[in-house]
Amino acid sequence: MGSAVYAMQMSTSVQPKTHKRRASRRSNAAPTIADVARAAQCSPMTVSRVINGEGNVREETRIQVLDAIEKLNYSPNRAARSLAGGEQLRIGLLFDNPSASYLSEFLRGALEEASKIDAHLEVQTCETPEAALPLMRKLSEGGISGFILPPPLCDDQDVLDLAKELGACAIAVGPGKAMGTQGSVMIDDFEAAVDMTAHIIGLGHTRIGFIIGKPEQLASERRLAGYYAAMKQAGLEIDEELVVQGRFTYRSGLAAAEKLLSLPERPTAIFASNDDMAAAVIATAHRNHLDVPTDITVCGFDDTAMASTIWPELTTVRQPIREMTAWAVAAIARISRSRRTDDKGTVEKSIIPYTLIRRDSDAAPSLARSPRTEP
Amino acid sequence: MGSAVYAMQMSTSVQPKTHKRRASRRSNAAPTIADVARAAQCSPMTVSRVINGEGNVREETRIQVLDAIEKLNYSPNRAARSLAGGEQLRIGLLFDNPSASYLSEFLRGALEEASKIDAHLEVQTCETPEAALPLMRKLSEGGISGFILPPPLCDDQDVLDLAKELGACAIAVGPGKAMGTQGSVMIDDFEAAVDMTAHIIGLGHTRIGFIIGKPEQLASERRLAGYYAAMKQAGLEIDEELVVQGRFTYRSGLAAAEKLLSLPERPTAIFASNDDMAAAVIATAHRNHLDVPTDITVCGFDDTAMASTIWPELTTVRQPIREMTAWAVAAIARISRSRRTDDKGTVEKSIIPYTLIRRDSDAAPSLARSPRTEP
DNA sequence: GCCCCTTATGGTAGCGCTACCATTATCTTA
DNA sequence: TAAGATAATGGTAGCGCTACCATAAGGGGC
Repeated sequence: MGSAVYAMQMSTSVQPKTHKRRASRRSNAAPTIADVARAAQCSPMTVSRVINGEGNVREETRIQVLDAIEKLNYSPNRAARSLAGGEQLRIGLLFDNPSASYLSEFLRGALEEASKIDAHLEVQTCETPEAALPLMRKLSEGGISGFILPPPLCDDQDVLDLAKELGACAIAVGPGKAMGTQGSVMIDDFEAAVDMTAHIIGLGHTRIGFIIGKPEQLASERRLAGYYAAMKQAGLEIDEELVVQGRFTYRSGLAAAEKLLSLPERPTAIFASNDDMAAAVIATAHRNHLDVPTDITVCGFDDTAMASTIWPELTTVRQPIREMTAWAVAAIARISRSRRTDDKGTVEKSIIPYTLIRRDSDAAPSLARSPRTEP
Repeated sequence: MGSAVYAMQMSTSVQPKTHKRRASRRSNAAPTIADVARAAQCSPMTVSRVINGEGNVREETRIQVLDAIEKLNYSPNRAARSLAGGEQLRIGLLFDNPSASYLSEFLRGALEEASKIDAHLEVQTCETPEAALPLMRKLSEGGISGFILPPPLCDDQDVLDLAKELGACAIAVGPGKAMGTQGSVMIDDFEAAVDMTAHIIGLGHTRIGFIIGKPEQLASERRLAGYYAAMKQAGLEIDEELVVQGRFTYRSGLAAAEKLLSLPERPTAIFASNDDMAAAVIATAHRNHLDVPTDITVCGFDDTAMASTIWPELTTVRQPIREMTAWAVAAIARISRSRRTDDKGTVEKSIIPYTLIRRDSDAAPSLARSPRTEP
């Protein structure tokens, strides 16, 4: 550009009346993007591009930058990033009175991921889905990029509608009845229930009791359907007496177990839709002088801490809640980033694999105790 | 490069030498400190002073500023704050395999407070205190202002020494044996145990069993001491058979309960040092055909989710874990702020009040000692 | 050859706040 | 009363990064 301009600038840069030069305010000498740029012999801008995975960078340059980053052990300053980026990623975590073991996993997953991508987590408990609405409004005042909704909130249409109205995206953790989330992470509850039921059948059981979860939650239906499907596939007749309603709580499991165990021809195995209810089944069995698993097999679902706390430890289906929440946080980040550029309503979905965890609460039916039944 | 090009540009835009004026990058029109300053008719600097509670601001001015903040519904931009402040508050949360119910409360407390003061939480699990050391080193690479240490980490001198070496402060959540933390939050475990024991005595029990917690943790000692003190104060003889060792786990509670319940003259009440062990006592009692609380009173400690999950619900001591962790986060913030200015090694301590929660697992001893058998 | 278009890169101006100094009014104290 | 100390406030330059534009360097298509 014009040399004249430069000359002028130079003359003013003698600082006739401005403040005296100050020392840099940087206290800890953490490398900045400029240091990397110098090392990689390019501009800070190019470094920024590499870091953010943008296109339009020559492969050669990219590698140089990555090398420099490695060498300097550089990590970008989160504060500067979100300040310059103009947008702060705030994520609302809402939950409706879940079990402690669920919650701790849920929070850990969110926390780990949020820490990585520098998102702010706003945690809110609400007793009912209706109570969630004002909380969401309040959170939204400060600007919220998205909400993470575990069941039963993701089964509630009003909650989702409000999220949309507030311009936030909603990610369901677990299956949801309500339509219109911008994404969801879940395991295949149906297949998992099929597998577990098949496992129990494989042990030789034929009278298998089932305790259904909370009726409002879609996961309950799916798990039940899995049980039915596996029974049918094994050619076993389904005795409706053996299928009882629960509500995912320990208390409800107690009642359901009482019902199943007092049946004239009681089941030799019980598959509960979650671990809390399975624990309740074991407690009830013990109170009725039944040994687990000798007299009765008990299996759970979720693999919460409960499953490995109680004795005997539960055979259950592991649902990787931590990974699921982490994924949800990442999804919100992706979505709100993409929103800034293109406005297409992408929907992110992920089915995370589950695992069948075999522990000590299952066994083949004992010949002596078990009422013999038709093959 | 050419002046030609520039000349052209000059003709198209009024700006002679600089780039053309850009639109502000601010997307959401959240009020900034400058807006507040304008409204309060002072400089942004003064507003900053008011916000940060610094001195040297006239009361009159302060009020004007606060009014303006209120009117504009201003809230400071966290990113800008930590960028300009030069220091990022990073807090390491370490825990050693705690129960899920403890953890969820622990995390919630930390999360809520951290969100308020814009601290970054780094969560790490470690199986043993020794395993914590490398994790701490690693966390420290990115710069850590402080660590929050629940038991048993706060009982480990090596952990504390390392924290000091890394230039981070350490806050114990719960009593710790190791010396040298920069602060601690806890309840008065001794007094709480005294109260609970006195409560049980007040119901009419005289043979009261006690299950000790993990021996390495100071809380265990304190609770035991409380039990002894209350027994002594009531003039009750302490039968050493009635005091058995546990390790805070459900499993250890099972063994301890078995021991206590198979005593020739078994206790009419058992006070376990935490809820998990108390739950194990109840399970064992049930397996031995004893009703709770009719045949035996069982009390716990901590009031974790377990306490109100099981049946009957536990009478226990509520330890407000959430508040405690929140306090710890705030303490780290205070300390590292004060460190920047004066370097005095302030130690922050807080004793948070506990509550005795009476639920359904306690009752007066039944008059006939053992014979009551159920059908 | 010219023009345009794409791709790779650089320069600069903020993002909103606070540290640091400068400045002015308000007292003290020699 | 002048000189200094103190209190209250203002101005400015970053903090480290990214958005936005500008520029330069390579292709085709006419």
